[in-house]
Amino acid sequence: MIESANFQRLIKSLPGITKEEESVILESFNVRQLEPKEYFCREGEICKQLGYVDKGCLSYFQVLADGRKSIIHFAFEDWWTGDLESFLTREPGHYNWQAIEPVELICISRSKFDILRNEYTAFNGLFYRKTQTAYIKAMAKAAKDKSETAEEKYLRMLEEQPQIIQRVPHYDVAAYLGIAPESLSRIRNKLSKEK
Amino acid sequence: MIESANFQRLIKSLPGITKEEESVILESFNVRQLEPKEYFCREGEICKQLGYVDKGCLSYFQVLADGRKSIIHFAFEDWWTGDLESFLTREPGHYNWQAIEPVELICISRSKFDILRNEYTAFNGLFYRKTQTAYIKAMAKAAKDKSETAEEKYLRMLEEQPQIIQRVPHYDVAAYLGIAPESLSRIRNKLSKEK
DNA sequence: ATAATTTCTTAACAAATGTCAACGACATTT
DNA sequence: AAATGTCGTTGACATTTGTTAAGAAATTAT
Repeated sequence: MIESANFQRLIKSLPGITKEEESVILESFNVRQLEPKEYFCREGEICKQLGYVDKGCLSYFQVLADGRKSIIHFAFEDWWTGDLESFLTREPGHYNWQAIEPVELICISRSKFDILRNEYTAFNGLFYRKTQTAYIKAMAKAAKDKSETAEEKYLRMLEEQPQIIQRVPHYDVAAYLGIAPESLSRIRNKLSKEK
Repeated sequence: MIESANFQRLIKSLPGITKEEESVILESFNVRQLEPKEYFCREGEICKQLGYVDKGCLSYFQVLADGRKSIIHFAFEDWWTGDLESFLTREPGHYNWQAIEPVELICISRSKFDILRNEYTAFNGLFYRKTQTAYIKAMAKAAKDKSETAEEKYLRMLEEQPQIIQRVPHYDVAAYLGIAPESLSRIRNKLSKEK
């Protein structure tokens, strides 16, 4: 049985959910631990699970033609992980999820996921709302990313997700901002002198 | 009654749909025409309709703090338009949809949209699949945008959406690529000499 | 057709960012 | 403790992109 207080609270909060449904849902998930650098899923493989982050953080990235990483985002506590496209299509995916810190994930397989989605409206709704919100946020982020300098992107990151710079190595932060690690150093250096 | 062949085909293609459902759905939509530069929806206002593009093209953009446009994408035939967040929350939105060419939209109001979603599983499914696909594509685009030079972004745009450079003014193309119009000119000039 | 306006291009220069190389701080291994 | 490797920083330099200004080209209005 899942012990995570955050996850239990999330399931309890689903609109119109009964005690029984709640426990069926909780029993459909299993816990998985990852060491730093370990992968939750890899490009080229079929993503067989979705995972709720109970502890730790991970990076979500693609390896581009020239070999460099492009980090799409980081997941901390209370985020969901997994390659949605691959998970839904059951075809090999194009993305990687890799642990940065030691991670505890609360996972569900595709078959159990389908059962919950078909039988529990509330669970289905949770999933769709997540996708919808994620899409809306992704649009907003894309609009800003497009017309900001590296420094502006860095400052916005500090404001919106202060935990990133605390918990993620700087070369990954640079790959997330889409700049060279040296540029990140320069920006940080400049900002520290301005203060 | 909606005359658009494309739209009718889209509705007909919904899985498990009956003749009656089909006509109820078609009757829930109405046609709206826009002149170039006319807005379908504006930031600060509540987006009251979603629209299917039957003819023409529009830009989807945000006006940033410094007054410049950041174009998120363009919609051509067979795309959907509207500020999803505002439409769903019924709160003032942050985005604009503006016609570039003369446009014919096939529109639905929120109240009729809700009815269709509640009563027709197939319609509901259409909407969710669209959101899901859009989200997955947005992630893929964000990953590439992040680590490409202006020239690479331009070349990818030519490959993936050749109609953009044909139908959209160059200053809007530049706002879409996140570069200055002068940089776009330079890139085009350079590429034309290389060939 | 002419004038007015908008859009696109070009050039010169400034600013931002990437690249390459070197170095020091820190942690891990031996 | 020494050796090794990783990570973050710094500096010099090259490249890319933004900015400003001007003018050409295309479009629209008169």
